[in-house]
Amino acid sequence: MNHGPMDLRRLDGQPLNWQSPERLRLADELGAAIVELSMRLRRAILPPGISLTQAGTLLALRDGPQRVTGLADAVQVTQPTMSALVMGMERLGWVRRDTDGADRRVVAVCLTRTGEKVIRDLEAARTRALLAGLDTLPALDLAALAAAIPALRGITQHESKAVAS
Amino acid sequence: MNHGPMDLRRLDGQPLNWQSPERLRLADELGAAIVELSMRLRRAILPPGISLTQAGTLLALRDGPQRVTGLADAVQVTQPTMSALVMGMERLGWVRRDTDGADRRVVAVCLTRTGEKVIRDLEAARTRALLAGLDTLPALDLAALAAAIPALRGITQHESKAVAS
DNA sequence: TGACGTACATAGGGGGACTATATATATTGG
DNA sequence: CCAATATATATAGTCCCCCTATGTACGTCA
Repeated sequence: MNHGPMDLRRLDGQPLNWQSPERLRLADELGAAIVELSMRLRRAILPPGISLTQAGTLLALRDGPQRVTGLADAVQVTQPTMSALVMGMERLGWVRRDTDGADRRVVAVCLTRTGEKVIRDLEAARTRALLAGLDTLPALDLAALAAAIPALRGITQHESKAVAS
Repeated sequence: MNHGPMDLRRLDGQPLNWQSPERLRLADELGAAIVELSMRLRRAILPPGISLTQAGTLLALRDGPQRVTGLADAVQVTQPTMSALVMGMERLGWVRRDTDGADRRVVAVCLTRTGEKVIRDLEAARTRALLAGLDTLPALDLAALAAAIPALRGITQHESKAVAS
């Protein structure tokens, strides 16, 4: 339960020795696998005409309206990039730009029905592409993947906290 | 998001149906996790000044020289894109363009020492970024990730076969 | 009220990726 | 053997994404 950065000290009480050598090797192999997956699945996952950043922005809007700067942080692009992106997606009819009543500088970006449908298509394509990839895997591998999902989510949660702080 | 029903205990020699419901759910959640990972780690993993396509091309060259068309297929870009990419990387000193003796149309793209160093830096940055992400995970999650690595590789292997055939 | 800070937009430029097409080199049928 | 075709790569032209630097409108505070 230590939160120190890059702390490689001993994990007391654990039956496995997950310190530097194994940890390093895990990071190495996992990194290779994730990069390979990203590169190979990028085109299969994204429907034509939707960029990765557009997809990320739409997904960031699922939980409710966001201002432009917040979206830029969430998707990890600069604010001008997000401004242009939002304007483009407004032109496509995927989002609406409402003005906040209290502060007239901010624009509240929110999904339209069309945008929600784009998200559904996006997720459907993603699932379809991955189902094809899972097709040849034995049940043991599928179980291993299922068991690893919380850990995979945990990696990104740490990342978002690190970026936010 | 608990995935209790997908755990390992049901799989000893059982014809557990990894058919529609569980399979679909696995693809869905795994897809979400992978997309999230891709988006969040893209900037952390790639050293500044190296694009994802450049990285993929370098990695594809690790196993030996390749012709331009082969690289384009491996990295999943068009041939003109790969031509420009290779010329750019030649200008950077990362690759060399040798002419095949037998067929003077083809160029054999191969890594230079500099290119090999770029790959090492790339992998080091990747591992470093991931190590930071693994930092807060409990040993159980680390074990789950380690166990899932062959399966993760299996997904992409299927993809590459599907593309090739 | 005027100076400063914040939220977003605009301007300009570089790079990546595509389609269509050109060029140079094999390969093949008559 | 030569013209037609096929193959490997390069060039041209365009669009989108993303960046930095800067501008504009609005809020905040002394």
